[in-house]
Amino acid sequence: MPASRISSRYDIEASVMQKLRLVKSTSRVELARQLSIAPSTVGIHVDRLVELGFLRQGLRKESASGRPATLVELNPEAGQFIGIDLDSREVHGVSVDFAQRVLRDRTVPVRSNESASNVLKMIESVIDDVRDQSRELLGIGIGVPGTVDIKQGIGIHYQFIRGWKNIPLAKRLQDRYLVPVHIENNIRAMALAERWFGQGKEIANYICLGIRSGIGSGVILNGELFRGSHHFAGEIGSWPCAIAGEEKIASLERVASLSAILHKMTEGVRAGKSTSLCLFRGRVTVDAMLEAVSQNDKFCCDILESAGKLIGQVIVQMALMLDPQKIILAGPITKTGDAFLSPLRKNLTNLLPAMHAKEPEVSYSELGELVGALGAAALSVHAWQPLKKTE
Amino acid sequence: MPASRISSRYDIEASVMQKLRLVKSTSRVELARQLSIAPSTVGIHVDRLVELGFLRQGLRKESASGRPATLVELNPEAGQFIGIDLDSREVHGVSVDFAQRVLRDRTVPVRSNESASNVLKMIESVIDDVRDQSRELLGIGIGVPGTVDIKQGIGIHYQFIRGWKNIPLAKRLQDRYLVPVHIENNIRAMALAERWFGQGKEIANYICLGIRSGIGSGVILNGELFRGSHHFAGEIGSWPCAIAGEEKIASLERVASLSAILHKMTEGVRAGKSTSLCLFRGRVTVDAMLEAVSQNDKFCCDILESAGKLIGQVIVQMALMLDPQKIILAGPITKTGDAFLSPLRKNLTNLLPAMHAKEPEVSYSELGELVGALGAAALSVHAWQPLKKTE
DNA sequence: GATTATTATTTCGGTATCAAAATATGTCAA
DNA sequence: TTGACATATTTTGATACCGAAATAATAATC
Repeated sequence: MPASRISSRYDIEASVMQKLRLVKSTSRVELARQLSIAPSTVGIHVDRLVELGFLRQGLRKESASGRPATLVELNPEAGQFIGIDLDSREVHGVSVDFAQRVLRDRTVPVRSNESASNVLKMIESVIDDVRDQSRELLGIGIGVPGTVDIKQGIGIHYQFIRGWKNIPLAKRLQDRYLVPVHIENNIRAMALAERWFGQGKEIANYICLGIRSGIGSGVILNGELFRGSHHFAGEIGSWPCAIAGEEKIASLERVASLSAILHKMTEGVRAGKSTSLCLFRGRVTVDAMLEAVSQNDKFCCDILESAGKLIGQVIVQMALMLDPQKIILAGPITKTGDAFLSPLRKNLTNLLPAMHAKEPEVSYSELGELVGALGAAALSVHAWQPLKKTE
Repeated sequence: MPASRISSRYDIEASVMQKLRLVKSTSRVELARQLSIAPSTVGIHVDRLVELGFLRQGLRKESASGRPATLVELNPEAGQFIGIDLDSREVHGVSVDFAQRVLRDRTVPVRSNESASNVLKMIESVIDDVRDQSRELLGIGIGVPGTVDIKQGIGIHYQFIRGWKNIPLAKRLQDRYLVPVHIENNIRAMALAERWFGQGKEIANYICLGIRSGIGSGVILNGELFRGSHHFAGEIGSWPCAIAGEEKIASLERVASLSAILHKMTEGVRAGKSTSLCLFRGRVTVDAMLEAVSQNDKFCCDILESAGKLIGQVIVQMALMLDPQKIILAGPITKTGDAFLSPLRKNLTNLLPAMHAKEPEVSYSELGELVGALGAAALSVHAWQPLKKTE
């Protein structure tokens, strides 16, 4: 009786590629074990993929005994992918080779109140910049803020870019570069980046929580990005928060997003609170905040503490709902270190009953500013198939 | 080139059975379409299952044109399954035939402060009662309150039954009845019941919210029960709720569970509030509450309204997180009708921003008191395989 | 009543995968 | 040096599933 089969030939080859992206290099037998496929079958496909140039055979692995394994790995030269991360303030771009190592990256600031059509041109210019002409371009992925229609490849709406409404992003870039273009909400792209390169590598269930101008999250369940029934899963910006002692129910974004925090600090400075914070063009900037935090400024740390506590509470709620192993925080606020993280963790431990939940690990993303762009690139890598037969 | 294969032979037969449980009866061709399998393949397996006695061929379907389909359906006589729903107050049991129609059911009250070992004996007695001696017993499913270890088949802990700690439920029943025994948390069992018999039949993502002594939920994502990393997903009883205007953060269960509501009513009556509610043995009972609601008692309705509003807010949070199509409410509180449901829905609409979410439908479960037991039975049906080859 | 159209089911040859056996390639110990 | 062992890979034969063609069973049409 045969064991369970994964799927058709092309799915097997896709899963071989996928596994190799995670583990760098292995033997055929090990692949067979990991994918629950017969070694003979793996052999057939690996041979074919080597012949097509997508894989290459490495050195033999030294082993204690027995015939040494022939290691196979991705062939970096097989092509490149490009990922773009779009934001109201910056466009990040990266190109990665076929083994998903970064080739080039570029970041371009977006002027405030820039129009959608100019932003589009900037995206194209960033793509042209990071593209490596010596390698074949295989795909482009774009992480877009706000709501998106991933099937149609349309940016539906984003309030912080003027005129960003129903932008047929995928079609436009597809026509220009003649390769598959995939788009996704940018927080979800970050969650995917963690899956491929970061802390989500070995974890089946986690939530990537992005705190920037707004607040959003990417939810990975059973190792897959979960999008929900209408692609709204994880859009927690308007999460209702009853603040203890206050009458009205506020939305999470209005209380704990980066902009809300900076706004509160700005108001405090203007009201003459005792603080080392200073204004730049009438506002507290991220850098000013970080500077004040590094000096242990009490006013500043208090605000971060209350935001951290609130996020901690929200994480408790998420944890009760989904029982994830980990929560990964992303965004500039991660640079504030413990000023934000320790009150968050403290409140998490406080509110989560040990009897009905296991406390998820909470950590900052370590992928840096390129998270989103890397995730977008991963998106197109993920979608790429070894061979689409033209029939 | 072959299209995608689902899996091994036994998986195909299992999925044929599964489909037939949902659609009652269809043709081979229709099965092939629904399961994305070649008609020839379906034929082979259906023939085999008919031969084994698990399926039977029904009448021919009248059709507008073409050869009429030969309908196949489950053979109800092929065996029976038993489901038990356990609670601090009652033990429900049902037996269902192979087509999952109820054969018999029985409900036995549990005395308060009953010991775990007596409850176990009651379970066995209920099983003996509902069992149909003329059919082969194929499996038993148990819905257990509190935390469970579904792999080991152990009831880990439940506070409302004395001594309910690390009960090796599955092993004990397996030894006695010599059939596979599966256990699951009882709210999850309800969610499965909705999937099989109720409003979750055609819906991929929904949450079944059980409001009884405590509050828990069963989460169905992509058509499958989601359990989380440590089997705690959906255990939302201790969901932190900041009540607007109050200083302390309370747990959901302490504010909006059935026991919390009855407790609040009892206190009101004792404090001499103007109400038609009456005490029974010093407490407001469920029946007393229902009676008062039917008379539109203001004090009573106000309490239900505030509980409903709070649950509404929690549903908003769930909806933002998971984007489900539906929320199904279960438990005695569903008998209060609009007194609970309309404030809930109103708050839901109020708090959920149209831009970032689609409002899930909210409804009461229609499966009655047997939900849990039916779900437990469904659990064992689900786990049952057409043929476990003895090799 | 015969023919055509239409849909369901079965037959049949091809192929992807499996399991098991055979082969390859190393280490280790005598 | 040689044989014993261990593990990786390939070969080989069996089989589950597919797709296409053949066959079956009905209604509609002439």
